[in-house]
Parts: sequence; C-alpha cells; structure tokens
Amino acid sequence: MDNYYGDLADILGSSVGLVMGTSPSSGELPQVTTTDMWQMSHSKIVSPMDDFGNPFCTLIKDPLFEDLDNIPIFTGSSNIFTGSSNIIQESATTFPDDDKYSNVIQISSKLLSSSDTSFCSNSSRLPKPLAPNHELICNDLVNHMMVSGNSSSSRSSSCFIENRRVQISSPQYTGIKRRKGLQKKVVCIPAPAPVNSRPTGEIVPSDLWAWRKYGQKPIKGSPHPRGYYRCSSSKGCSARKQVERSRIDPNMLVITYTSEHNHPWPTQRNALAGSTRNQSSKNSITSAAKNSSSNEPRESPSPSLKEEHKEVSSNIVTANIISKNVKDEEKDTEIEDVDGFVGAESYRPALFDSVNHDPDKDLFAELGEIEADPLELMFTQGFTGEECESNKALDPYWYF
DNA sequence: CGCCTTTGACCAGCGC
DNA sequence: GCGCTGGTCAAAGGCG
Repeated sequence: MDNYYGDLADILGSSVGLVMGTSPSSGELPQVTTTDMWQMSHSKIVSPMDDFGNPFCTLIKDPLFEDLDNIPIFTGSSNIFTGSSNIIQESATTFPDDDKYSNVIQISSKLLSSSDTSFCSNSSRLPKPLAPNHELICNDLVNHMMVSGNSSSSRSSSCFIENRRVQISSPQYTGIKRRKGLQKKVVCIPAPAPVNSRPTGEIVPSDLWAWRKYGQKPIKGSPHPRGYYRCSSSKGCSARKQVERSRIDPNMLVITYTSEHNHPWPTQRNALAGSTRNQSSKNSITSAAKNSSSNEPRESPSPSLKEEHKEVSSNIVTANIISKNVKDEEKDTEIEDVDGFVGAESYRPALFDSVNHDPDKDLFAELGEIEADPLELMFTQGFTGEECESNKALDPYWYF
C-alpha cells in the first residue's frame, strides 16, 4: 500500500481529472489553447499510478495533446463526473520538461470501471468494448468537458462538467512558490455546499486524513485568505495542505497538498481526539439546515446522522460508484473494518453544489442509503494486488 | 485534559 | 541589503 495517501485528490481527483504537467524549470503550466473535444483512448494508458501514488489513477496520454491546438472533448459518465470529476490535479514534478507530457488526462480506472450500469440510467453503458474511436460514451451522460483557455495569457483554464466549472490553475497562479523543492499537488474543486462549511464561512473539503489548521494568511491579490493545515493523523507527519478559494472563481477551492504522509491511512478518520471539532456530533437535520455543520466526516453513522445524510444527500457527492447489486447486498450491513472504522458514512466528500439541482441528485439521494462504499473499503482496508485482480474480475472496464 | 482554531509575530524566499 | 510576501510558530482561548 505504498504511496497511498487518501487525499481528497487521491480519492476523488482520481476519478476524472486533468493532470497538468508542469515544467520543473519554468514552473509554468503548458496552456490549454482551444475548446475542443477530448477523446480518451484506452490505448494510451501510460501508467497505472501517478507519482503521488494514486492507485486509482491511470494516466492516459493522448497524442492529441501533443497538438495543443487540438484539445478534444471528453465524454463520459455524467454520474461519475458528477460524483467526482471536479478535481484537477497538478503535479509540479510529475512530468518531464517536455510539452509532449504536458497534457494528460487522468482517470481512475477504479471509478470508471466502477461505473456500473446502475449509475447509468436507461440503457447507457460504457462501451464494451470501447467504441472504435476510443471515445468514452455513456449516452445519458453528460456532457462534455470543455476545456477553454488562452494559450498566450491564461494561467488558468476551465472545464465544464455537468455545467460546473472546473478550474485548472498553475502553481504560479495559486501564488505558491515558496519552499523550493517541495512536491506539491494542486487540486481545484468546486467549493462544497454550505453544509460543508464552517460557521465562519470557511469551506473545507474533507478527505480521509485529519488536518489541523495551523495558520491562515491573507494572500495578496486574493480576497480570500489561505488556510494552512497539517496532518494530525499522526504526530510527526509532515503532510500539509493549503486551502484557499480561487481568485478567479470564488466557488472553486484550490487545495495544495505538500509533503507526504509518513504513516498509514488512519483507520479511524480522527485518530486523535478532537480532530473533528465538527458540529456533526451534535448535528441533526436541523443543524444541517442551519448551515452550521462542518464538513468533517462522522465518526460513525448514528441513526440521526443517517437521517441527516438522507436529508442532505443531494448536497453530497460521494465516490460511491457501486453497483446496485452490491448496494442491495450490503445496505443492511454496517461495514466495519478490522480496526473498527465504519466506512460507510465516515467519508463523504461533499462537493456537490446544492444550488444546482441535478437529475443525478435523486440517484445520489438513493445512494445515500448505501451503507458501505467499496471505495471506502479500499481506502480503509488497503488495496492489494490481489484485490486489484479481484476487482478486475468484477470490473469489465478494468483496462482503463 | 488534549486537541482544536485563531491570530500576531517571526522566519524564509524572492525580486529589485 | 531591503522590502514584500508567503509560510510557520506559538500563545491564548474554546470545545468536548
């Protein structure tokens, strides 16, 4: 389980994202130049794992990207995208200083593969095999991820997925340029719904690790302060993250992960007491309605929390890419790992913009009843090669 | 009691 | 070297 960090990006960013290779020398992103179509080709898989150790990520290098004037559109499962696509990962040191590696689609083999037809209403399915043009097609899906930008001046690009914009920012843009040599991973996500915010208005996306805030600074040029967090899952862990709102789009959060965790996944979301000073423990549906709840995951799904979860399920996007069959099998069983980690509700990244009602909402509301999330189980129980193999067996699209 | 957040002070990197 | 700015430290107070 090496390089298995469980950062928000690892969890969600793996599903669909754009990995923008950054030139180490220049520190600048190659620019996305046009609005075009992305076509993913399964024949272009170049690596099963990104350099940040995301086991769910498959880097797909598309020769089309070698022609930056010909950025394609990306079609795929709307449900998947809805759930977890709004992530952009960027690694300043991932790719060589070579434009040919500049634009890479990163897509999670696991999430894609988990795009069971239960997630595709009607008759839509991922092609099996892929369409001849290698385009990922899922008919009731959505939409296209449109990448726009200006090659000459833009320091950021935007994607539209399910009508939600995903922003791609370079480290320069984010203003993070100190601490030379530190490996950083920048993730842009839509600001979670108010249910995911602190009473102060600060919105902190959750991930599997426990983070302790150790500072906040106003950033020049940005109306929004940047929060500094360090991992509190384990003492001595040097992992840090910075959270700030995008300057361009305040609805976007820019999360920068720095350093790596030097310890295994926390078997319990809050290994240290008090790391979730959230209101969830005292939250009820009422408090959620008051927007006073934190985004921090729950310790365990108490009955009231389950009710809450149902109530706010439309706001919650999970990585619950799970077949209905599996759901039916497990929904009456509270899944708990050997360390007592109740995975079902303790990790629920809430990224969904509640304002934008989505047809998928109802589906996710339904998924809110899911007790166990295979992804969570993978996160919490590890991901061995054998499991990979077994998942392959269950996964007709594993080759992604 | 132990951890949290907040916040001002201090330190470090970078450009001029 | 100086100033600006980002990043971290640490004290204070709060919460469960």
